Amino acid sequence: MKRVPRISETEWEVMRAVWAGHPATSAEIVARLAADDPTWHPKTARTLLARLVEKGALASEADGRAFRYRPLFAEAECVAAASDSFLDRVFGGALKPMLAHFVEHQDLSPAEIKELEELLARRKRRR
Amino acid sequence: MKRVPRISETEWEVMRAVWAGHPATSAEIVARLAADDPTWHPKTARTLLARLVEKGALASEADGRAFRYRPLFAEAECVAAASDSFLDRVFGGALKPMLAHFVEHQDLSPAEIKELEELLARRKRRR
DNA sequence: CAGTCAGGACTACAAGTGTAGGTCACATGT
DNA sequence: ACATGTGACCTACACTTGTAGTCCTGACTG
Repeated sequence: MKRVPRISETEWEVMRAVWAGHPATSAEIVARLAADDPTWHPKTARTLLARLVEKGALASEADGRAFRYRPLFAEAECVAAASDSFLDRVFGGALKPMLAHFVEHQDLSPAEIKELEELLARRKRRR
Repeated sequence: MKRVPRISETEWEVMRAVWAGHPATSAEIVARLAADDPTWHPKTARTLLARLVEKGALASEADGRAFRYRPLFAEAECVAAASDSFLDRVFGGALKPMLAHFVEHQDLSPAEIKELEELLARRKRRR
């Protein structure tokens, strides 16, 4: 399995727009990005799409006048890679303090807490 | 409260070395970094220290021949800032999927699981 | 005192990032 | 067929990051 390329902050937004439904033309992707944040400039988005293709994160196939883009890595793979790097960088690799931080400092609804408890319980049973 | 400056990947290592005990001279910091990873070049470490001072992440006070460095932000503040940005970038701000990801994909000892369950329970009681 | 070494100040430099602008060709409306 | 607009392709450019090297000076060592 090829290594996930390094994806920068802004590129992540683009990747998420692609994962949201693919293959997608640049126009579609630009529209999704703008929907989320109107300050997105189409030129910027297209530049990033091109860079992501160069990096091997996306594939593009010509479709008449336009291109359609498709991710070359599943979101889950990229998430895992980014998570590892974050965990390492910020928490020195210590998982529990990290989870504790989020549980302590962010908002979780009671329903979400319940779900997490169930996840932990299942986790435990699985050894 | 001033905004936490943006701290890059490598700079995080330096910051953690400073948080590990301060004020600390550059020699001490260089030593801590090298202890963790012998490939650290002293020059590189000093450059990063200077950059962090420029960025306003560290303060330096002359102490005879050398400088002593001191963090201008608590580790917790920086951790919180980095965590927010990570959560946003990679999970689009969705906390629960993020926690679920880590619980699912990383190693947790039974003891750690227990601690997290307690945290969640306390969390719930606190409303 | 002369050589040596450590540390700060400045410099270097390529790759990666954020943020577009300009050009050119094809598709489309009139 | 002509004017327009849109997308691909190339170009730009300043800033950040990683990774040091050079130079100078004061301190320490014989």
